[in-house]
Amino acid sequence: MVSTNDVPEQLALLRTRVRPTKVAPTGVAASLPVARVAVDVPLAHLDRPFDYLVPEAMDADARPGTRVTVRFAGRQVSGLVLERVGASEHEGSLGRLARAVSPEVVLRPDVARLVRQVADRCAGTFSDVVRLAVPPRHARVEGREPKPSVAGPLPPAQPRFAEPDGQRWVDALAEGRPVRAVWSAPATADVPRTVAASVLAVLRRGRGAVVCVPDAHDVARFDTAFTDVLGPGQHVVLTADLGPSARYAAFLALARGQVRAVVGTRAAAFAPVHDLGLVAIWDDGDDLHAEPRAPYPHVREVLLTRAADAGCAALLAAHARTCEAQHLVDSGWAVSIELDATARRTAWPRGQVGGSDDRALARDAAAQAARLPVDALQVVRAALEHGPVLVQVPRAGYRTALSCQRCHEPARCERCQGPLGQSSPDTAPACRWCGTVAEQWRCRECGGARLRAPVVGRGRTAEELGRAFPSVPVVGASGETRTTRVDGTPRLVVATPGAEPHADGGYAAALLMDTWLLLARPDLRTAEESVRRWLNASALVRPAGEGGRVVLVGDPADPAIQAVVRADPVGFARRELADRQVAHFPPAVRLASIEAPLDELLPLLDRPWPQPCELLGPVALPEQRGEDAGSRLVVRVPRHRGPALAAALRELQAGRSLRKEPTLRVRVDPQSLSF
DNA sequence: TCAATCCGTATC
DNA sequence: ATACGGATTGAC
Repeated sequence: MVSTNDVPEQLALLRTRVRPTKVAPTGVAASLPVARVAVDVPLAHLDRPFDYLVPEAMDADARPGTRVTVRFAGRQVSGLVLERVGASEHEGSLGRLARAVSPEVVLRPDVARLVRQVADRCAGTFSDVVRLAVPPRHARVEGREPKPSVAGPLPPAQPRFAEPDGQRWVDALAEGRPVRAVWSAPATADVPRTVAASVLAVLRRGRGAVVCVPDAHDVARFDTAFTDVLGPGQHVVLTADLGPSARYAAFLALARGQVRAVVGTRAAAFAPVHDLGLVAIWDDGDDLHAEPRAPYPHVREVLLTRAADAGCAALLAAHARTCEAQHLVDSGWAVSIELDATARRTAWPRGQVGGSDDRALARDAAAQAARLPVDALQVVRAALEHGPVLVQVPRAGYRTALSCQRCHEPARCERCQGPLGQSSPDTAPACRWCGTVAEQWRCRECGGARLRAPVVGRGRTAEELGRAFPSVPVVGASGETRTTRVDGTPRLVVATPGAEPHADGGYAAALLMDTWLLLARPDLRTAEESVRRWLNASALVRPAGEGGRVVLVGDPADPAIQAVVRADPVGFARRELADRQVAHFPPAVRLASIEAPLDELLPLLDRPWPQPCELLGPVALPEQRGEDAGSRLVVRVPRHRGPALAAALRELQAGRSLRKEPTLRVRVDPQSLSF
């Protein structure tokens, strides 16, 4: 009904009596006088185009894809022209466009289609999704003379993939075939340059490419590699943190067809690239790819939708492999590019599990100081002879709750019963909810007065390792204080997942601490996410042939830990996907989470959901800072019923919006689902 | 009898 | 949302 060029609608249009829409007082455009406009209103029941007459004076500017303002329900709202048609199907009289804001085409028809498809899939509205696709206008940038292009001729294609399957894939790209691949990149791969080589193959055929990476740090790496491989001026960078003017300039360069390739974060997934030939995503398991604003689309799903619609090539590259990526391989939609077990042993550092002999801990003073298993400590000690060592710890302050030294009961705030934590060694323990400092704490269970930290943040680990290795410099890196590179001299680099600096020549070893803490998170993706973080850290270490080692401190029998020791992301993804099939979780099924106060959820149990369907809950969500966080209802249907579920959810939201009830927080196949 | 107010409905 | 219309209510 809303898609811009579907055939039944065209026929319906022919059937409608084409009445020369009541001749307006002053002239309307002679040809295609009706503009179908997507108006910027957030109401779910108004999520469809509205028709307006195009005044003659706006005929040239108000083309499909341009910004306009219109009078809607009595007020001025901004909108985007979806298409121009000869006549309206609307029974009543039409209003006229109030203003053609700019002749710039900011919403190409293919992107408009994509926005609609994404909104449909996520049970959201066009106006919510189009905000992600079209950045705010910056008139100064629009008026500015475009920078003269510095782009030279494209260099010849470069072989890049080490894997034979990978080279076959990029050769097929170079022939212009819409091939799709999931690549499990080994530690030895130069990922940015390999992706750049794929983009080059596509650009050489005169087509465009969209590449999405999780964060600004990755954007910088890929940007450098793209300039190296493609030459200057062949691509733009597009991220939200460029600032309004630079972001709009990059967006316009693509929209005007001056540049055909883009690398960026979430903001780039909808980029207006002409003649799209390739979409690519790096590390699709990173939760930064999940949009935090309604309707919470995931970059991977946006790009896959785009690839299907454009009939173009697609690449999902990552060290680890998500269940969703493995599902694409199993269903035959994409080919897998991976190394066999023998090749992996040389392409990744050698992995082992530390901590198997805890009794040795008591005898080694240094190990005791660092609270580290002896075998792990020995690997670190030996590796420090040859270069820097990466120590990965769970996020600083992450779940750092204190407990009673004697009985291990979690320590609670005397005032509000919140968990006690300690952000640095010199600050007093305080409540994580209300901030009350615990001056004279006593355990409520056993009366003990001493606190222990079962979880150790980055700060404390750095301090303890410094004591264990007094002669070696210790540097820290976390999200806020980000070091991007360290040189190849021996040092300890303590970092949280995702914030690990790259080391020149690679780390001699990585020590992955407190693995049980990551694995203890009560979430759907706990194991997958743990493997992803550990493999990403391992990828920064020299391969086994150059002496690279990875030590995980944890349970050797855990499949997630084994997957990292064997550097086997594909085997792990297969196993995890099989588990999800058994447990009925995405991507084996389609699932929606609905969050609201309990009394809003209860009536939903009686709704006519698409069958077959399973309702889970509602269950109360864990309270946040002592406040009630409402409840959650989960609706689960077979995968092929996904569209019906999304349609039912949109209808639900439309009805609520019509009755002026608040919209529910609905997420389709949410990135994270705690239980 | 008229205005103030409430509710329902459409928004092109 | 916001604007409008029709029904409803209450005061003169």
